[in-house]
Amino acid sequence: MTEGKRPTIKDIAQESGYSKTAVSFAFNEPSRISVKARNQILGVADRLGYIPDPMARNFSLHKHMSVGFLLPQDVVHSLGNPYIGDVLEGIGSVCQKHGYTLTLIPPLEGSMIQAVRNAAVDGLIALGMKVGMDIVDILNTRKMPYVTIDGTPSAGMPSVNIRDMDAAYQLMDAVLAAGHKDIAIVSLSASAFSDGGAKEDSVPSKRIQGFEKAFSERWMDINDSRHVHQFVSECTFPDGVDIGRKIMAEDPLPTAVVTMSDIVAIGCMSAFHEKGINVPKDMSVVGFDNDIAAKFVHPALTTIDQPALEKGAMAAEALFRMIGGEHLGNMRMEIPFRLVKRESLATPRNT
Amino acid sequence: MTEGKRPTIKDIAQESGYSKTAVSFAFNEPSRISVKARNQILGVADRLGYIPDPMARNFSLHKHMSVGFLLPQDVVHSLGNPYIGDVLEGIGSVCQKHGYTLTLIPPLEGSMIQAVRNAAVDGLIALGMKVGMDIVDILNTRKMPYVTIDGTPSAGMPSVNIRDMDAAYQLMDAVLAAGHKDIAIVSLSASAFSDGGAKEDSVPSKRIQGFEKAFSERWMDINDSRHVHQFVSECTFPDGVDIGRKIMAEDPLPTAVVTMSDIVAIGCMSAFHEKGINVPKDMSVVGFDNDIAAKFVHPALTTIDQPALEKGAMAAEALFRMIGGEHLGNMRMEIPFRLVKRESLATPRNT
DNA sequence: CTGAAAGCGCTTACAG
DNA sequence: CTGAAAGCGCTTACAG
Repeated sequence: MTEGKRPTIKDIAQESGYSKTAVSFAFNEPSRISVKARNQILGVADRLGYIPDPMARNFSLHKHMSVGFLLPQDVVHSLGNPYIGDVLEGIGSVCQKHGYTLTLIPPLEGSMIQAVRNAAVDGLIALGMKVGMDIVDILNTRKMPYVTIDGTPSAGMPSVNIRDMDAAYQLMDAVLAAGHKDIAIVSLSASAFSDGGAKEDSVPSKRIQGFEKAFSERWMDINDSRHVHQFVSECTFPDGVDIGRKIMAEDPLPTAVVTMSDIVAIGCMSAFHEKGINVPKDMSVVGFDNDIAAKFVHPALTTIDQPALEKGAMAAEALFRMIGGEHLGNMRMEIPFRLVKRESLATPRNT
Repeated sequence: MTEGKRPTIKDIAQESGYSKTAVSFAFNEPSRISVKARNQILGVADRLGYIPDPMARNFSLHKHMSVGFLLPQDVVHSLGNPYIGDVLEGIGSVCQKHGYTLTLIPPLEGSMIQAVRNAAVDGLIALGMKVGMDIVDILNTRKMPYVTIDGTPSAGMPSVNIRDMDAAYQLMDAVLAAGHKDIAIVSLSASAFSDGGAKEDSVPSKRIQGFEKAFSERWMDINDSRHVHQFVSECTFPDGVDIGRKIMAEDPLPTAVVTMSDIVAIGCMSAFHEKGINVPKDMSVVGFDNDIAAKFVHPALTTIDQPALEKGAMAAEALFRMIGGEHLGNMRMEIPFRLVKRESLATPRNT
C-alpha cells in the first residue's frame, strides 16, 4: 500500500521481481507466462492491493467500454419522460449484453457541443433533432460512430424512426372520425428538436403534417381550429398538468385534446379531473407512445403504440456493429407503430 | 486529416511551428501564450480537424468527469422500476450541475466485482445492499469515493436512507387498523439485496420488521398470516401483474395486498381488474414510494411517500464533496417519509 | 512568452 | 517463458 498511493504495475514488478510485461500478462494473457510467475505476481498484487487502473488501460487500448447517450434536454426533463426511460432501457440492455457501460451525457454547461467534444465513450446515440451538423462534424472528426433515434434520417447517419407522419395521421383521423371539431393540439417542446438539420423534418413537424393531412382529407383546415399549435410541452407529468390547466382556462372548452406524449396526456387528464371534467364524457384525450401508464390510467388511453424499448435496442445494436468496424452509412431502420383504441376517446357530447 | 488518422497535439505542433506545450496551452490556458500564437494554433487545429482526445486528457489529469451508478440488477429490472428512475433523475441533475456525466454500470457478465474493478469513473453511487464487503474492498483499494442509497449504513460509507422499519410499520398499521386480517405481503426480490453485509439490515428485512411490529402491537402474529413472505417480486409492472395473478389463484383470497413498491401494487391492481375484482371494495392494495403513477392510477394508491429524487440528489452531492477531497466517513443521511392515504385501502367486506 | 522533457499507467511488438 | 523499450496523447513543472 506504499504510503497511501495506489500501487501500479511498476510496484508489482519490483516487488515480485518480474517485469512489467509479465505483470501485464498475468492479468490479461496468463497463458503467456509460467504458472509459477503468474502465481507469484498475482500473490504480490493481492497483497499490495493492486488493481489495474481502468483509465490507463482504456487509454492504452483506445477504448472505453462505454456507449454514450446524449440527453436531448436537461436531465430532469429527459428522465422525467417515460418514453425516454424506455428507450434508455432498450439501449442499456444491449450495452449490458456487450459488457459495456452506458454514459448519460447531459447538455453540459448548456452546451451540447462541449459535451460531445469531451465525451469519453466509444460511440454515441442521440435522441431527437438536437444533433445539428456542427455536432455531426465533431463526431466525424472524432471518428466516433453514432446513430440517431427520432432524428432526421437525412443527416448521413444510421437512424431509427417510426413513420411519425402516418402515425399522427391515424391518431388524428380517429379523433375526427369520432366527430370532434374543436381540438386542442399539444405539440412537443421545440427545445428538444430545434437546432440544426431541416426543421420541417423534425418529429413534431412530421406529426403536425400528419394531423394536417387528416384534417384536409375531411375537407377541414387544421388552422381553423383555435387551439392548434398553441400548446407546447415538455414530456413530464407536471408539465402535462400545467398544460391541462391552461386548456381548462379556454372558453369555450375544446372537446378533445390531442397530445404527442402519453405522460402529457395523463397530466392533462389529472388537471381535468381536478376541475370535475369527465374524460371521455366531457373531454376526449389521446396520447402517443403507449408506455405502460397508458394501460393502467383511468380511463385507459387511446394512443399510438411505438416500441420504445426496441428503438433503443436497435439503435444500440447498430452502434455496436459500427464500433466493431462495420460501415452502416445512413441505414434507415423503421419500426412499425399501431393505433391503440381505448376508452379515453369518445364522441363529443353535443353531436 | 493526414490519412484517415485523427490528428494529435503533435501534428498541430509541427504544422503550426509551435511546441506541444503551446498547443496544450492554446486549449487549456490561453492566457499563457501570445494572442498571435494562440490564433495560429487554433487556426491550424481547426483546419486539420483537431479535437483533444478526451481519453488521453482524462488519463493525464486523473479524472473522468463521470460519476458511476451501480445498477442493483440487470438493466431491464433496474430501469423498469420507476423508483430507480427517480433516484437516477436526482443523481443526474446534480451531475449535470457539476458538468459531469453519469455512467450506468450494469452487473457486467453477471459480476458486480468486475464491473466495479473496471469502472472508469471518479466516484460511485450504489443502490441497495448488493454492495458487499468484497466490493467495498475494491473501492477502497481503488481509493474511489462512494456512497450508498438504501444500503446498510454500517458498512463504513456515507449513506442515504429513510427509516424503512418505521415507514413499513405505519403502512401495515394503517392496513390492520382498517380491519384486515388476511394479508398478502409482497416483498422485494432478494436478488437486489442478497450478498454481503448483515442481511437482517437490508431494506426488505427492515420493512418486514416494521410489519411485524404492527402485527404484534395488536396482539397478532405476522406468521399466522398464510401469505406472509410468500410473494417476492422484481419492481416492474409486468412482475406486478404476475404477482397479482398468483394472488388471484389463492383460495380463499386475502382481503389486502401489502407491497413494497408502487409499480408492483399497480401491476397487482391490473391483474385484479382482469378478474373483475374491485379495488378497494373486494381487495385493498397499498404501495410504497409514492411515485407519480401512484397519484393517477385508479383508485389512487395508499402508499409511503419517500422522495426518491432527493435521495439521489443528496447522495450525489455527498459524492461530489468526497471527490472534492472531503472525508465524510460513514455520514448517515436520513430523509423523512410519510404515509399517504388515498382510495386503494378500505375496510374489508365481511367485517 | 516559449519549449524540451518527464510523467501519467498501462499494452505490445520485438528480441532473446 | 521472459524483459527492455517504445508508444498511446495528453499535461505541467521547470528552465530559459
